[in-house]
Amino acid sequence: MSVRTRFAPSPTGYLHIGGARTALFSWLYARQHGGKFILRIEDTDAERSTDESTQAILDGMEWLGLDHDEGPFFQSERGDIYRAEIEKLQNSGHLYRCYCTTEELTARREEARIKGLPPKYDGRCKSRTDTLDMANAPYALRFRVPEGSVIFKDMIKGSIKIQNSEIEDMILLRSDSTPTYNFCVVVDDATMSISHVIRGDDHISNTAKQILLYNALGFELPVFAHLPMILGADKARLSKRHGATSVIAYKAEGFLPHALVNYLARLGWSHGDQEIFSTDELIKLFSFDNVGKAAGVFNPEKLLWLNAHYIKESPNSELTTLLLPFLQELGVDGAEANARLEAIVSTLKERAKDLKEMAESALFYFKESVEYEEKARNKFLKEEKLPIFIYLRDKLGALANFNTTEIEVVFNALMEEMDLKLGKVAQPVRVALTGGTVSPGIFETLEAMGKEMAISRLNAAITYIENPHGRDDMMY
RNA sequence: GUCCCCAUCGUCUAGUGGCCAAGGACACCGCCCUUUCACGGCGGCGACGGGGGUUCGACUCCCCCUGGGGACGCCA
Repeated sequence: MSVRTRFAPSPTGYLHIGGARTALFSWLYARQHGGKFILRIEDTDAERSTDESTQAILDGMEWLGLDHDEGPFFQSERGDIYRAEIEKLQNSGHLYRCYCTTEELTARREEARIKGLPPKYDGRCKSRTDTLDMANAPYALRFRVPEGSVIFKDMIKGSIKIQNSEIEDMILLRSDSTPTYNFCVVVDDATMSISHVIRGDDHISNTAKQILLYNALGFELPVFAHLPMILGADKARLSKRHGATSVIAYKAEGFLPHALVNYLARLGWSHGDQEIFSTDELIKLFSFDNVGKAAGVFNPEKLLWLNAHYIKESPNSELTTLLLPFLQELGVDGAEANARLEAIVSTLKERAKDLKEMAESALFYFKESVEYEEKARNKFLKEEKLPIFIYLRDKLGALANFNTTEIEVVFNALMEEMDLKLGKVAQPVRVALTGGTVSPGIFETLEAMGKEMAISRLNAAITYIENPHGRDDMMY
C-alpha cells in the first residue's frame, strides 16, 4: 500500500502551532515512506471560510518547508462528488429526512443539558410517517446509525472502542443541500486514497462517526493516528491568550523555520536523548512508535533556545539574507546594509536569540551617530578617558589594514603606555562606538564597523567629553 | 452530565519487569572562561499523583480513585 497522507485545515484563520505540527507529522510520514502529501482545504462552511486564510495557511506551510505533492483541493469545488455519494447512501437506505429546525434542536439540546441528559438528537424523525404532509418543508438528511460499536486501532493511542449508542444520527446534508464536515472528510479521504489519516486527538469521536460512514459507503478504512493536543502553560488548550499561536507570527518575530520544525517535532515525539534534528534526520527517524500519548505544554523558551542554536549554526551569508528585512523594518537602508552585513552578522550570531533582536543589536552599525545610554555615558565618557580616545583615534586612523590583529596591536601598545588593563579601555570605547555597554568583542566590532565609522565615532566621543553642555538635549 | 483519551522533574521527554538510590534537554541557581553582554564548560536544584493487586522483583502489567484534556452543532 502506498503511503498517502494529508493535511486538511479549514480556512478560518492562520496556520496555528497545533495545525503545523499535525501537518509536519503527516509530511514526515509521507516523506519517510516515499509517499504523497496532499493538501486539502476544508471550506464547506462558506460563512467562515476566507481566501485570506487559505493564503495564510499556504504561506505558513511554505515557510516551514512542508511542500505538498497534490492539491490544494477545495471541498467547495467537489459538490458533484458529494452529491453522488449522498445519493448512494439514500438508495441504500442509510439516510432519513429530518424536519426539525435548528431552533427546535438547540432548544432540546439545552433542555437535555439542564436535565443532565446527553445532548443527543432524539431520533424523532427517524420513523416519521407524515413525510408526505411535509412535502414543502425543508429537511436535512441524517445518517441512520446502526446498532453495535466501533472499534479501531490507532497508531498512537492503540485500540479505541466506542458504542454506537453514543453516536447520534448526524446530519450529512443540510437543509440547504450542502454536505457537512464528517461526510466530506470521509468521501475525500476515500476518493483521494488517503492511507493514513493523521490529525489531532480532538477528532477521536469524529473518527467513530466517520468509520460508520466508511462502512456504509463501502470504502476501505485508512489507518488512523491521533496526535495529542498542544496545551498552554496553564494546561488549557493552546490559544491566543497563550501568546503567538500563528506560525507566521514566529516568522515575524525572527524565528528560523527549522527551529520551529525541530521544536514541534520534539513536542510529543522523541528519539532517545537527541534534541537537535536536521530535516533529513527527522524524515529518517520519525516514528509513531515514539510519539507520546499525553498532551504537551508548549514551551516558548525551549523554542527560543533552538532558535538561538540554529542562528549560531547558520552560515553568515544565509543570516544576512534573513536579517535584511528586519533591519529594513527598523529603517536601515537595504542596499547599504547588504554590502556590510556579512561581516557584521558574524559578530552578532553568537548572542542573538532571534532575528528581531539581532537586527536591533546591529543597529549601531548603521546609524549616522550613536545615542549614548545615560548610565554608560556618565560612567565612561569622562574627562579622564580623553587620552584613550585621542590615542586610539590617531593610531587606529593610521592603520593600513583595519583588522582585528592590527587593532589588537594598537590596543596592546596603548595598555602598555598608559598602564591600563583591557577592561579599562574596552568599555569606554564600546560606549563611544555603540552607545551602550553591551556588544560583541571590541576588536571584532571595530573591524566590522570599518575604519571610517570607528574614527568618526571616536571623534564624536571626544567632542562630547570636551563640550558636554553643547549637547543640551542629552543633559538634565 | 455522558462518552473517549491521558498521567515520570516547573516544562519537553528517556524508560517497553531487574541495567533506575530514574537519564537527557529547556528554564532556574552557582562556579569557571572573559574587556562588557552573550556563547561555551563544569556543577546544583528538581519527578515516577494516591490506593490496591499481579510478581522473587514494579516507573514499567491489571483494577479503583484522583487529576488533566477532548468530544457531545444543519462548525470544522
